[in-house]
Amino acid sequence: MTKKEYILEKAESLFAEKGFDATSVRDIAKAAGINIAMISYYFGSKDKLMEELFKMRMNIGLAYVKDITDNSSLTTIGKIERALSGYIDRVKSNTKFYHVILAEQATNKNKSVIRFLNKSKETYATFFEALLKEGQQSGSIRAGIDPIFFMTTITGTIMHAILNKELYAQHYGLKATKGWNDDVYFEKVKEHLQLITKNILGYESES
Amino acid sequence: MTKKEYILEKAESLFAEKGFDATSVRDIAKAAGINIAMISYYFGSKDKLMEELFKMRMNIGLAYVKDITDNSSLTTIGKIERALSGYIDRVKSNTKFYHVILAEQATNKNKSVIRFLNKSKETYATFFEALLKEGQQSGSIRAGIDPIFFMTTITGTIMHAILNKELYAQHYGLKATKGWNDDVYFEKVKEHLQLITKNILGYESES
Amino acid sequence: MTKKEYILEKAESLFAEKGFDATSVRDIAKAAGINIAMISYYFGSKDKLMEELFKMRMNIGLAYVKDITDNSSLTTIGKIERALSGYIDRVKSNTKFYHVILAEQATNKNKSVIRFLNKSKETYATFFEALLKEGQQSGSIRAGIDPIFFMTTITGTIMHAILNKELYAQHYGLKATKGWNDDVYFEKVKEHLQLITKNILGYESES
Amino acid sequence: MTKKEYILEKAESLFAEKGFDATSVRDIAKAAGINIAMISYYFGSKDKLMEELFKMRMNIGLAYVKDITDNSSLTTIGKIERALSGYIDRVKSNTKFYHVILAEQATNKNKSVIRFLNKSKETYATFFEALLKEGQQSGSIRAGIDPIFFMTTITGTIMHAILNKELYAQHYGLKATKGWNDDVYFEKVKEHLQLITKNILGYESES
DNA sequence: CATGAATGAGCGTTCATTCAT
DNA sequence: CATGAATGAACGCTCATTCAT
Repeated sequence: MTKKEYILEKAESLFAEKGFDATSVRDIAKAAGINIAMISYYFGSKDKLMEELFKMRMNIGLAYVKDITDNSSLTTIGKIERALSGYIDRVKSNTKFYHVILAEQATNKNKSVIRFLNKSKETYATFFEALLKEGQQSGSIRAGIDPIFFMTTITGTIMHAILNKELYAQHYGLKATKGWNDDVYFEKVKEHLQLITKNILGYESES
Repeated sequence: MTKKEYILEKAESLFAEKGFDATSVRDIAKAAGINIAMISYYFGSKDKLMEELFKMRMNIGLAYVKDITDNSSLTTIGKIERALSGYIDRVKSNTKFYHVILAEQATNKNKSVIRFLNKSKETYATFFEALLKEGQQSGSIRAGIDPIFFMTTITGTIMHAILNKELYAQHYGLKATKGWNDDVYFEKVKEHLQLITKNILGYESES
Repeated sequence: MTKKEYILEKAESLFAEKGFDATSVRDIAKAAGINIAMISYYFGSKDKLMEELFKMRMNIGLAYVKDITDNSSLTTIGKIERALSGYIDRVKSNTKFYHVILAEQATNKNKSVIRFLNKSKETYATFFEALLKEGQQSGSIRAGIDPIFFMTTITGTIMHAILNKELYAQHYGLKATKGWNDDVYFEKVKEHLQLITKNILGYESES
Repeated sequence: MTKKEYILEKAESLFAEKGFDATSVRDIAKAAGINIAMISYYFGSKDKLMEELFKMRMNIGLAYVKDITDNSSLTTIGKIERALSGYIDRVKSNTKFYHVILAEQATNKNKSVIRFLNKSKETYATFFEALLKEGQQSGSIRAGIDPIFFMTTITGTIMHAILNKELYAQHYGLKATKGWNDDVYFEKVKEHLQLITKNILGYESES
């Protein structure tokens, strides 16, 4: 891992914990064990650091859906299931970053990041639109589902699953339970997501 | 409308646009056409202003679900449909505030607000849990759906519908279309939500 | 007691506790149970309030020394002893105010108060100068003591006795002792002052 | 002199002139010719700046009395005279700081400073107590003088000599006199102090 | 007389960024 | 590459005072 990546990871943690505005470059510098001036040196500005963080993390997701699109051996449903499963896996291993994404969208401040995010969203929208059209034409999934809204439900569920993690554990009294951790939680989220996807799109799982 | 409410509305707009941290009390004072000192005078502090905003807006939603719970003339499905419909209506007429809620959860900073929000969430969780159990026992809805995850999907869909409003219009080329506005959009969101709810819970609508 | 005097007393307490600058007119208004605007109404300004407080309290001391000067039945030493005894008694019953005097001299801010204080000091200086000259000429007290420095020692001792009250109790372990209070302390201060006065001026007490 | 010391000296002057509260960090920054942010940079806060000023100046005095205590070649009276002479010399060359000390005690606000001051006072109290006991046992000084009150008189005289400097010059018409300055004044204060000490403690000077 | 609302200036502090070394 | 010093702007907040009622 390069020094830049190391700084980005430390910044990511702080952004997830306290939000972008509430995280000072001093905080980041201290967390990364470097001098404040180096942030400007490496990234130019705090905003640009955020942009680099986004580009680093989001490209993984974009590459993932491209792989699925290019994979001709999968059925439509197989593609959908793989996309969702991969999405959750990325959220599970990068929860902090997805927290930051959510905050960035909600606070709507760094224009460059917002632009990048919207472009990514459009890629996902096109991806889901193609898949749903494909499935609906072949009759493997139910008609009448808007792909953008479908995506909204999927993304919204996953993002809010991050926000409701504490609520879930609290409500079911799992906090002190042995073996309870984020991985277990996100496995449950994945099951829920697969269940509602089947119900919404009206198919039976292949796996 | 009292002056306090007026200030709260102006603050709400700014929080929705730029986020809490990025909105200065000077911004709020300027937007409301008052002296900065009046913010402290009326609310005590910027944080307390946010708390008042939350209490003002959220109590409406909490009262709404209480009314549904107390209404014995409704079936389980009727209750669920009314809850969702009311939820969307509130989001439609207070989009800015729900934007702020999302940002607050994501940035996780004002502890008093977070505490209030968690308490509200728990109320909603209990509400949905009771409804789903009732429906599952009477056989009117499908078994196997976790109430918290169901709520997560509903809330996540609505919240992300706010974030994806531009994407939707952009993707379908509706931005310049005559008659396209937020009300139309949220009507479509409502339809989507009713559709997926039926599919997820496995019932046919009564209406 | 008039309302103005009541306000002055409350202000005096606060000034003694926290200092003039650190006491806000809001504090004073709250302590006196009146509206903030009334401070301006009654006194014109915070500074003028302070001036009125000074005039009210200091005139008592100035009248006291005038009485002594005018009293032809007292010997020089009798006059000195009466002046010191009266001084301590006033400090004992108005400790808070003398604390304020000290702070005002030390911080040196309110020019009007400083001017008034200097005028008062000059009165005391003239008083002591006359007494010492009288005593030195009649041979009842030792020569070679500068009256201003004598006054400095007397005033300095009393003022610092206020500041060292806690130290005294702490050092001798009197804090928890039953019967220990400010009156007892100032009686001891008075004894000390009478003792050093005799030693400094070289006379034997008449009483 | 380091930059920190330079800032401390400028701050000291302002504190002496106007008091701590009435001196803004902007005042200090302007006086020292630096940006206001540098105050926080160097000291952390305005309060901490004051604490550093106290530690810098007071340690000199504490070291001085320790030297005297450790010096076995001096008689009791020699120690007392040296202590007083050193005290005045320090006040003479650091009048501003002693002005600040007085104001701090009188306004009683910066708790950290007050704590430090009380600790110092206790050290001086113990020092004088030991000296007086030593002298009273050997018979070189008169019995019946309370060490804390003795210290109160010494300190009070010196401190009030600072406050009465103008009065003295004014009263004796020395202001315009050639050769009149603070050094001359404090020499007179020293003589007065030596005189009253001899009278109070009942000894004849050795020098 | 008395109130609550309002004002404008100033407070101590922290920010992202830049400069000189 | 890296540092610590420095900058100017902005932050949330509180101040003494005044105004309209």
